[in-house]
Amino acid sequence: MTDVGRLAGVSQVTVSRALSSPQKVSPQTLQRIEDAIRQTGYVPNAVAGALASNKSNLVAALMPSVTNIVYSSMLHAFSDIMWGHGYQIMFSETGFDLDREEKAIATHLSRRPDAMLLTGIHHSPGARRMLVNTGIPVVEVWDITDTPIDCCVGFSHAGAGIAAADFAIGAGYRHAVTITAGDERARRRRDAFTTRFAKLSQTEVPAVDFDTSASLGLGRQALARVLEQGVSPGTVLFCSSDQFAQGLLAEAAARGLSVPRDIAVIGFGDQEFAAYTEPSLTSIRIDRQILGQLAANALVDRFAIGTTLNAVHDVGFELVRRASA
Amino acid sequence: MTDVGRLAGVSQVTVSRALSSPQKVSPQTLQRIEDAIRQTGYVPNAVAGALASNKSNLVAALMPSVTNIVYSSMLHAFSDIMWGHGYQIMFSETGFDLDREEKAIATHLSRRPDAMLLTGIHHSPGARRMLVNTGIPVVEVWDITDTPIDCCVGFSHAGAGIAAADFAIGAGYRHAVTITAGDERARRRRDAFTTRFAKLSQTEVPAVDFDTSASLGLGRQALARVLEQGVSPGTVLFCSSDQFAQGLLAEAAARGLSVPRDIAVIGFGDQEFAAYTEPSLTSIRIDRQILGQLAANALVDRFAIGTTLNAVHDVGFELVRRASA
DNA sequence: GTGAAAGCGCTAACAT
DNA sequence: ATGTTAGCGCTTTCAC
Repeated sequence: MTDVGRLAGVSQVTVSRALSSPQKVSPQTLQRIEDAIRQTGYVPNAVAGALASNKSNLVAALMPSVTNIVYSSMLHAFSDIMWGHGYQIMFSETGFDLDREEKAIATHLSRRPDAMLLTGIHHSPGARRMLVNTGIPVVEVWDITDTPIDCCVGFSHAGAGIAAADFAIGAGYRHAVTITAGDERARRRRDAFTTRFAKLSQTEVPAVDFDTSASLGLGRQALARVLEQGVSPGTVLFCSSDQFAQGLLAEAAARGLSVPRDIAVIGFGDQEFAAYTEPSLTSIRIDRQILGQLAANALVDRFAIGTTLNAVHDVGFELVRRASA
Repeated sequence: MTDVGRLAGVSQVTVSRALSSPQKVSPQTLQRIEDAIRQTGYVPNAVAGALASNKSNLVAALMPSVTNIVYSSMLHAFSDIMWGHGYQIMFSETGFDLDREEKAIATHLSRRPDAMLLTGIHHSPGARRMLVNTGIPVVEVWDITDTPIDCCVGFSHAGAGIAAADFAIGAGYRHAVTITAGDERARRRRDAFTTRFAKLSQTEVPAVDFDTSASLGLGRQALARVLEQGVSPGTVLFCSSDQFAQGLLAEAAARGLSVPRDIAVIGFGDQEFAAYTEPSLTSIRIDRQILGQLAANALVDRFAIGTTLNAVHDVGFELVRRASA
């Protein structure tokens, strides 16, 4: 920057101003500085800038997994808007593990991000403490609570489970089994579903639980397990993910079972393929695009006016009925 | 850090040392410093550290899209390894747009990353210049070239197109149509396929091209377009993505067409669902996990020994034959 | 094993 | 509209 200034015949500060607030520099000077920048191939050092101004224009985004479309589409929408406002994204995967999340938070905080996006509302005490101490804007997504660290944008997982149970009962199913991945939020949906369905149907609701992420292959295994235990005809399977549901459908087809006659299937996430499976998949839809955008906007508002209007934003969900249940 | 030092009765430098090279500090002092850190809730400032040491422990990763599993799984593998080596990831989406990529590169370079991952081997002249000027390690992934900026890990897209054509001819197909998304690498696969297939079959290979990303819905549209133009029985459709292929399959089922008898389908990417579609999908598989890992390792080697052994790493691909072709 | 001094490349505050 | 000065919180270098 000093070099650029020398070449343009001005001081280093003027170069700094030319870059950050060009209107404060006379047009001629600005021109000479721009030329000098081009000649020298000067690349600003945002690290020094961040240190001096105590503003990094960096936002940290933590999520369980990028390979899951459910999170990556949120990240996409979020980063798109943040980028538009001049922020860059540092990201880490936390894999449904609070300890890993705490470590990631600590590391990210050392970079002095201007804000942080966290997936979920449950965090280790240490994580919460660090976040509260630094006082940066934090948005928790994909869930809601009355006591967010700062603000949150999501939906009620218990609500989704209840909605699925009510739908299933309304559709005439009197038996159910849950298929659940190793994810705390999925378990909360399962529990709400099970409680509600059991109450309304007066039957037990067996559970098939995995302690890893959902996948097509596990979905196939799940059906095998369900059939081993024996199912009444007209049982509905409530899955914690469309991945499971797709696997279930594939396995049912392979075994010559008719869906939804022999077994009915409800997915979660309403992924693009849900409309195109055979039979098409009944699922719970969350607008991830909107969710990511609202999360970004919450932070941007927070930067601008110092506080968010609505600390808790429920984006809701929608049960999309198709052919599988 | 000064505060911590005061509390521990040592100078600020000693605290710095205790953090970066504990073995250079006496055990007692270390203990007192650790206590002081805990008491004060001190969080290191990596921004200042990066400025002073000219080492950011930050790696930039640019890719067209995170919502595409093909890229996100690479990112996952890459960031996993980099994180294990103490690096954090700054990421941006570039959306198959070289101008956007150039802007993103410039912005990222201002953060002084220690290395950069780029998707693809084609970049704007400006982007290339900046990268060469800074001289940081750069790994280009998902493609190969004899003239990488620094090093690259990928496979030959032309090779994949040729392999698909050879396979189709070998399987007895004498007519083909290509379905291609708005992606330069997809077009290169298409062109190689078309040239080879046309030569071997002595027929024309019509193209259905889109200028956006592949999706299931577009795949359905693609079949409609293909059928409008009229296809000979036993035509094989070479898709630039499994998404297209899945859409094609869905549309074929909806129209009562038999796959592969009426039309055959070859996908690209071998996504998890490829084995479970009806009929199961013949596709081209790339080991994205390995690809991401090799990219990370190339950078880590570069940090350690200053140069990579193999600047160009061809991870290859595998045509996985299933029922659709 | 520990400390003092210098400086990384910027921005902020104040002066002109 | 431009320059001067100070300093952000570390690491590096050199002393002791």
